[in-house]
Amino acid sequence: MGRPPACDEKGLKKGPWTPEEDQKLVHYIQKHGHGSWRDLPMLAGLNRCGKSCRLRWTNYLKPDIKRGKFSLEEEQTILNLHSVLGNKWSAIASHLPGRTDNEIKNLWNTHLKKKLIQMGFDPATHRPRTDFFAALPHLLALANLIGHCGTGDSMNNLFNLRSSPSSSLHSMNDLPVLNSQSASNQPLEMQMPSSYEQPLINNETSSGFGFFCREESSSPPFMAAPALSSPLMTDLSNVGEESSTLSCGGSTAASFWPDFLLDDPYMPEFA
DNA sequence: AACCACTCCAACCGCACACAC
DNA sequence: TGTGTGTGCGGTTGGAGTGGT
Repeated sequence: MGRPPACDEKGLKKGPWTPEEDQKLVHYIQKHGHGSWRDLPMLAGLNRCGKSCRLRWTNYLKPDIKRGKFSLEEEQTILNLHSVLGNKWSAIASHLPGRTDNEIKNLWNTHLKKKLIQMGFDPATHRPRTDFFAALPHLLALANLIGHCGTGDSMNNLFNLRSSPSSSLHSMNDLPVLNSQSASNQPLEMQMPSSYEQPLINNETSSGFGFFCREESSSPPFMAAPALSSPLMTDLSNVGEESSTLSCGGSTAASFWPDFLLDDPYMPEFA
């Protein structure tokens, strides 16, 4: 015989908490500790089930809870941890002081997941999705990026995409390479790997899926991609800062961020 | 001003696990 | 070992808020 659900008792209040209820709960816990959550509502004079009280306390009323917008660093931590831990929200929350698993879960479901999907990443695996249509946003962002390199029509540039003969990615150099327009006004040439399989260099870091923009010359490639295009990177804030100082074809790095990211309130601001 | 679509997040639900007996 | 209980966790929902038309 199974245990009846904790909150199915008749007459117990559900829904939003009133300030009076909050006050009762906080006052009781500060004085006695929560003890048995099942007994707490009666002892505290609340017409709620214990589960509801626990949730209210752990997600909202606990004094050490940090409210407000997530910082970029916190987002990066979440992305990094999620790539390793998956949907283990409580485990992720344990690395973010003052943040609750519920809050992190909400951020993920309403924001970070969509962002990864928009960029052509599978939010479950943090790897680029392999089907063409899933990668289309990524390609469009890339086309937009080309446009900022001084070529003009982004869509025309998209048709310059071609598949590399190489079968898979093996290193940073195998990532999509964008050869920016040279000083001699040669047309852009972009090489895309035939496979979007993202290599994991080790358990903690990845080459990511950043775009690299380089001159036709032998100068080394430099990062021109949005930080979040490489969710497994361990320190995305540094990438962002580095990018903000770079330029390609006369554009500042800020202009390389796809529009849907620039519109995003969570994106860092460029001076 | 009214309506609609969409986003965000607090709260709920059900399952799983640990533990006591 | 089986059962009941308490708690934690992850998925989902519903309503308030917001922006667009």
